Amino acid sequence: METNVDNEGLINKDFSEDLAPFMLTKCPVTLTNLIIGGKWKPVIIHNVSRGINRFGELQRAMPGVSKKMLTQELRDLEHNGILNRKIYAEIPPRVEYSLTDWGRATLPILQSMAHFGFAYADKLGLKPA
Amino acid sequence: METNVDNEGLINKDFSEDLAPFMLTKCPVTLTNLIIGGKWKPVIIHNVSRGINRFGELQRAMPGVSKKMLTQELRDLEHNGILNRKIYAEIPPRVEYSLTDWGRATLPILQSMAHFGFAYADKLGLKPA
DNA sequence: CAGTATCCACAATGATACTG
DNA sequence: CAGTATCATTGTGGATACTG
Repeated sequence: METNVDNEGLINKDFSEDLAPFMLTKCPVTLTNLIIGGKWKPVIIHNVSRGINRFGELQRAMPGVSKKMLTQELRDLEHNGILNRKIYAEIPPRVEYSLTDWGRATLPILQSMAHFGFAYADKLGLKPA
Repeated sequence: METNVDNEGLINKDFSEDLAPFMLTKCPVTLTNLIIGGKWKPVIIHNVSRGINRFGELQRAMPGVSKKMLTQELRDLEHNGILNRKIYAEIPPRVEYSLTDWGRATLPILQSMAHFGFAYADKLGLKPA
């Protein structure tokens, strides 16, 4: 609320609270978890990387997510420099999300997660998509 | 729960509830997230892979974690076939955790997370461990 | 040492209604 | 279309005390 130092327009969030777990441990894995962890963030990134980049599309592509959660997670990713948000001044309004360079830098993580998930689903006798 | 033999890789939990988000989406990334996601699981795996494999050691290596959370996360990982738990019938009691084959299969994910975390910490002007 | 058990504060999330 | 705002509910996690 009070102190908002916008240095470069890229990351303008106050991290002193958000990044507390990382500050405590200095563990890079913990930091990554804070940025792209959680229930929906990896799936959002995965979908945006596949070209599913509009709010409604994402919501349909992610069964179970609520508008509120989707909005919130999209904002987090945007504020942390993972996603771009482009607003087209049209009617009806159109918004498109895309990966930033840092967003693309997370894709190897997503890929190894997908690789493991496929194998693990198979182990469980389940069929992934 | 008596002195049960190590049943490596055996999954004896009822997943119908736990895996609901995956059942809904069939997304392998979501599945991986359910197995090794969350605040502490990646760090536990990372530490165990480095030889930090006893309860007390892990607790000291993970500032901020409570006994309750550590126990809970260790149990999840064990039940999902990521960790082995070996109990030595000694006094004082000794328990050692180790990675299963499936646990080792998650290490590429952890590595790419660490790689990203290092770079991202640098971007933030912070020093990782 | 390596946990369990219980209680509870508060954060996280869902449902619903409304808006530019 | 792409969100906000608000309230209700659920869940996560911390503190504390106890145990084989």
